[in-house]
Amino acid sequence: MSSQPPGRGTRVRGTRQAEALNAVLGDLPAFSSAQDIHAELRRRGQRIGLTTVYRHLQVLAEDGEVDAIRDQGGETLYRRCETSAHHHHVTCRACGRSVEVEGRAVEHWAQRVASEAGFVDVDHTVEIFGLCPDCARERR
Amino acid sequence: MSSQPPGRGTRVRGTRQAEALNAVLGDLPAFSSAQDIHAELRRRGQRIGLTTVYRHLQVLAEDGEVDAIRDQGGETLYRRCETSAHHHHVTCRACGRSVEVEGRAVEHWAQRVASEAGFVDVDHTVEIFGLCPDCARERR
DNA sequence: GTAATTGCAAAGGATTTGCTCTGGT
DNA sequence: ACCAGAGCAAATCCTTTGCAATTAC
Repeated sequence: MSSQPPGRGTRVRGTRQAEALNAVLGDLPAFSSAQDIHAELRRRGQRIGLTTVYRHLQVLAEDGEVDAIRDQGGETLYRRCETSAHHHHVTCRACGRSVEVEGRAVEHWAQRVASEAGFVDVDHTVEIFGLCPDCARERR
Repeated sequence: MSSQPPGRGTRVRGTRQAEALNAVLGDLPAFSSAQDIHAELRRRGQRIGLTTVYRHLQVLAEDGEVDAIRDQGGETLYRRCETSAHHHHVTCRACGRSVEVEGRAVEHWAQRVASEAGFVDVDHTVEIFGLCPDCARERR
């Protein structure tokens, strides 16, 4: 038997690739696409396949260890977040940097309007985009 | 001179296809993909290419005449809405049917938290998903 | 007649899958 | 040795584009 019950957490065998991806995610302040992340890994001299990056990100997102959003072009962007609690983001449209915001208010609003319409099993997505202070400055 | 000033609206030359698409959009109560809409058009005996459907939907969405959202699979779904004013949707995850809801509250919230983070030129997306009464019943 | 519109076929681009190889334990 | 994980190449899927034929006005 193993030292860790296979319950729900121990899905990853500590491989070089997983660790490297983990490190990059820790460093990237902005929402980034799988391809960007892969490029960054290579830039750092890591040998890792794009497929592997996709597969890890998928699992991490499922487990809630990274957040995933879609940009307007349909690309999925990933980012490791500070809090594991439910939250939303204000993301810079130009550089991808994002700020986490808590939104009790929206959660309640969403739940309420959905219920009023007779919907159950309610879920929601809220994304806020804008120009961050730095990018706004550049544009002037 | 034409009966309509060409300002910004007169982009479409009344073609059979445009009219047919328009009719279908008027009938479809649910958010539907371009492909679904195309299928529906064919079902109605219309000869129309998928490309044309995509192109029209694109323009209509730009002009705000239809709303476009993305489902979890990355497909874009379209729907003609009752109100032209800014609003959000509670959409059934199972059948696509949706209810329009007004969300002064969220608009303000989004604007506020973004401003507090120093972001400008703020925009947001809010989508609520759930099971509509009918689909919820079926599942039991 | 002339320019906008159509639509097929092909291109694009992100993501996933098949299947074999590799490396950890 | 065994099995999860890696990764290349090929396959998918939605959507867009190139371009010649068609059609509205």
